[in-house]
Amino acid sequence: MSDGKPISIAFEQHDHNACLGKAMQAAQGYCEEHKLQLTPARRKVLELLLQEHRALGAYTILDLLREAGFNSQPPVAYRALDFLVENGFAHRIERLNAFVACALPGTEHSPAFMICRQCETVAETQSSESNFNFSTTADFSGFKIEQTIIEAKGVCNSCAEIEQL
Amino acid sequence: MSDGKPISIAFEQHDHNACLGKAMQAAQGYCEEHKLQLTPARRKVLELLLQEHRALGAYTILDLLREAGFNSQPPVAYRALDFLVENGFAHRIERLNAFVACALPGTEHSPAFMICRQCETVAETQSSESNFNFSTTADFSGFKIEQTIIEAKGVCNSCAEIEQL
DNA sequence: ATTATTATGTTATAATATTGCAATAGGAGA
DNA sequence: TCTCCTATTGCAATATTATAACATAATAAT
Repeated sequence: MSDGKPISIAFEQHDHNACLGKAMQAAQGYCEEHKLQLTPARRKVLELLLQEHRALGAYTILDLLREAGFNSQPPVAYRALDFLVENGFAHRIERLNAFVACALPGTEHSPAFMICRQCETVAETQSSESNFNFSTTADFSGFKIEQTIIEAKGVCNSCAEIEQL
Repeated sequence: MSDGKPISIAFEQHDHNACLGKAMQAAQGYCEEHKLQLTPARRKVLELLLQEHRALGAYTILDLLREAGFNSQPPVAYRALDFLVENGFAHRIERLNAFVACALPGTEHSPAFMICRQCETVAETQSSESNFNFSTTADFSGFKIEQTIIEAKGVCNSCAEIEQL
């Protein structure tokens, strides 16, 4: 379960340009270190995701790629997204069929997401499996957990305030 | 967080006919009590889901409906599934885009699922939100959780054994 | 009986995702 | 450098999942 503050600052004000630049640098470095090819399409998709603290659908990304002069067939987006997800730069948000940049790239972690149903902002937090009873094999001796998806739908403060009116 | 044994007996041997019959009876009763119409299509879809401890996709259900002599256009399946999910007789498994019968119908609960990646059996367990840190507002003062999806992918014992070979 | 509500029939189409194969680029070893 | 091998991209087609829109029918409420 979550053990602390959300990792993501999605619901807070922050210097987003710095936020993006730092993340791209980190991705760059990680790829060099791990001999991964951060090709133009992959880099662009990561940038697009980092520009938002929201999940973007594959076809939204595809449109943005097209605007940026990339080839615009679906596999372009899906392949880039697969790469980003496999290598921990992004997560798939199942309940939205959409993708969000990872808030903790390069780290083994078990993420949990908070999704505002109003503004669709997605914040990532940690659900450290270690102290998460759900994974204690005692509970379900018949099953071995490999990966857990935790997605919470709700409203963020700003949207909640607006709804009060 | 899970607080006990899995509700579902999906990974265990059991008298499945009894299991199904009881559930249908309960659904029947619940609908009468709550003035819900358990129409033929809805009833049939619930039966189909109860016959499996696996999640079924909408189009699989549609095929089965057709075999059973029902109208086979997509809305038939989706409408029935919507009804069953809204009224707590079934759950949607996001990571599979599929549906599974609820193991605790008629009860307010916050389910968690264990999905075998091999045999696709789905077992439901409880993640009682009350003692689930994830929902303590202290952790993320910027968000109010309304509904949480927890889906664990893994392998069940029988499949794990087969993999050992 | 009349009306309102809820459910179904039907057609079409939207949104999401994958397959398969050909072409090309990047990296590793001779 | 050249060649081979693998990873990536281009491209066309198509599969899968889901919804919209509107007409008709069944049921419930008055």
